Amino acid sequence: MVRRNEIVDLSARLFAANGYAATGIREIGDAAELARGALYYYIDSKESLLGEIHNRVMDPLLDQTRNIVGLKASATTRLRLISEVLLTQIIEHQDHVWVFLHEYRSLTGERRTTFKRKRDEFENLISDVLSAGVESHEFQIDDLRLTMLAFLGMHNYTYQWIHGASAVDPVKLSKLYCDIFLAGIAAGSPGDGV
Amino acid sequence: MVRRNEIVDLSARLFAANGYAATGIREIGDAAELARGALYYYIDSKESLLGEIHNRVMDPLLDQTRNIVGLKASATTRLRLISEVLLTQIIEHQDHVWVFLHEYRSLTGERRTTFKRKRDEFENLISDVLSAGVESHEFQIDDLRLTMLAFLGMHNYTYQWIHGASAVDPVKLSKLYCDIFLAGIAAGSPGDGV
DNA sequence: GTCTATAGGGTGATAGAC
DNA sequence: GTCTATCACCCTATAGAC
Repeated sequence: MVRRNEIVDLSARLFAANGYAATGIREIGDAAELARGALYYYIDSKESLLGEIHNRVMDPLLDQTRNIVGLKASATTRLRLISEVLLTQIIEHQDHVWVFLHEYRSLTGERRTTFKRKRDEFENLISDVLSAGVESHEFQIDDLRLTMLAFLGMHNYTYQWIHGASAVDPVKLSKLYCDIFLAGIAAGSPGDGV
Repeated sequence: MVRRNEIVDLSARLFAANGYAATGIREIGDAAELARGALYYYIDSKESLLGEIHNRVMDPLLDQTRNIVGLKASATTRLRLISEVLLTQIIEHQDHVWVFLHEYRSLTGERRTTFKRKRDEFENLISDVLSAGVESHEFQIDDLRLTMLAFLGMHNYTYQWIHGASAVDPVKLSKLYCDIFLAGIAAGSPGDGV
């Protein structure tokens, strides 16, 4: 079972480096120092590896985010915490995150619907915090969904340029993103049409 | 030559829908109603199609952006114009943009270096406008590169969710993004450490 | 310009020996 | 648990007939 996890991690590295479709089961076997027959003792299929990589990032991210949203704190504070948690995952698990943000369309059937459900829940949690901030007059937001996507885009796109970049501190980057975003949606800011 | 362009466009659609590596030359032939032999009368290789898709988006984008940066206008205005031009490309040429933002790592050799050079130039043009805004005291920016990437990420990530979404107006979306971003980097905003 | 046939080499997955 | 051999199929690209 430990061996299986090693194989999932090394697959994430290969998929992130060369793409899911372009990576052969033979390369995974080579990296694991296992012939193909032996490899299939540990895995069910190539796609099952893809599914496990997704879960390995998405499940802890959802857990942490649910906890943060449930906190008795201002919307501003909770949004900053979500930002830190998300960026920490993106930066510290670059390979897994690359795969889950880049290759999710290669999932099929039940694995695909499960993953879509989790992503939707994550987006809804962010929208909930933005909504709460409007209620409490912390934020002024015209279009909730597009604003949520602007927040998510600024964060998620990080996976594209962080690869191979020299060390970036997730807390510092989170502060930079949130300082921009929170000033941009602050009640009384120039964007509110007053 | 017209036929060739049709094949490039239909390839963009297939690559965006199913991924570059997962799309076979046979599927492209089927979509063009051409046997594989005849298809190769029009194209040099599968990768040449990928290269042409990239150029079809990147070249006009760079042209327009160079022109905007050269305008005698405030940094704020020029940044809003770049945002509109970029989002118009992303929304009106969804398939081509998907391919160029998602599959550029499948380019090899000279095609790859050429494309990287163009992307770098585009990023530098944005950084130039941000710099100009700092000079003119329109903007307050700590880390120029990370701030440029925050801007780019918010915009580029749009390609991920725009696919299949109902019609979105690029001008409206640009205003939403820029209202947030410009308030976030405005001189005298909460993020500047005053 | 378009076709069929084929080269030369991959693919994911399984069977069965050890 | 690990191996080799193999199945059935797919791939990009080219040759040469029409």
